[in-house]
Amino acid sequence: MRPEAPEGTRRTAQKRAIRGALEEAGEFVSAQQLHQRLDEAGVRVGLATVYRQLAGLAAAGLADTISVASGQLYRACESAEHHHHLVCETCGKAVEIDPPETWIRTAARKHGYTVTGHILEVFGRCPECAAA
Amino acid sequence: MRPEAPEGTRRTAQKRAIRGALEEAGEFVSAQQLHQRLDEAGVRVGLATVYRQLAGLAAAGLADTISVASGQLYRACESAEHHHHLVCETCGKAVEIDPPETWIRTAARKHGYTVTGHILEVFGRCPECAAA
DNA sequence: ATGCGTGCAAACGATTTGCAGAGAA
DNA sequence: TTCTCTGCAAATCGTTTGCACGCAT
Repeated sequence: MRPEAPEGTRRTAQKRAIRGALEEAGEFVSAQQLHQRLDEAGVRVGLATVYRQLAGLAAAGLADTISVASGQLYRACESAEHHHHLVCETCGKAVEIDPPETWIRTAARKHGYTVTGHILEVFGRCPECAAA
Repeated sequence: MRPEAPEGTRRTAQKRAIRGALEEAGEFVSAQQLHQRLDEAGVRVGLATVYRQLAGLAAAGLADTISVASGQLYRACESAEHHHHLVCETCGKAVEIDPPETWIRTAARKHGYTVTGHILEVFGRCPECAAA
């Protein structure tokens, strides 16, 4: 027997709502924040369902996820991979930068690791602050 | 009333033990792992104390901290230099990897930024855990 | 009709906090 | 002595899970 995992097949209003809300959010949001937004939008879904769907989307590669001290955050993964920022230590301004995906994958493969995530923060000084 | 925060001043065996264990660990460890290691080493300290000290070290900039799905991890912040790891999220094993210095500098220059520092950690699953 | 997906609430595990006692200053 | 730090246990908080029912198929 091969249970095979056809998993999420049924179309339900909740699934659409959750996925829609996640995409609409655009940025990283927690399961609870998403649940709250849905609630405010008049969509009544169980918090557990939000967690389950979010976990499913992440597992299916449809959502990116990162961990912060307060919990786990999710973001629709339709667009590019998750990005990082180059933060100015003086004025706080940050610009988006692309992660060295290739480099990361290469380094991981060299050690036989499967990459599941990474954190990257670069600090420095922006042009304006450097000039001042 | 101004409680003012004179903060940690007293020297206690626990503080030394915790900080020592953290430095000895070298890599990222959770409060619980650290507590367990101390216990195995015969050092009896309360778990709450470990959490409090770790939080204090992080706040004081003496420790780096990152968040993963299973919780928060700490690492002595002495080195902080060109020394990054590829961490297995399952067994915690980590291998050292070289940072994409060139990439970082290039990305920063593209935006006119002057780099002063960076943090990079890659998470994944090691060969053994991936096989299991 | 046949389950998968959901909602609710209890269960969980990590981290925090209240309080009284121990030890550093 | 004084007051910070520690220990223990209860309290939080985010997240997961057991169950029974409703709805998509």
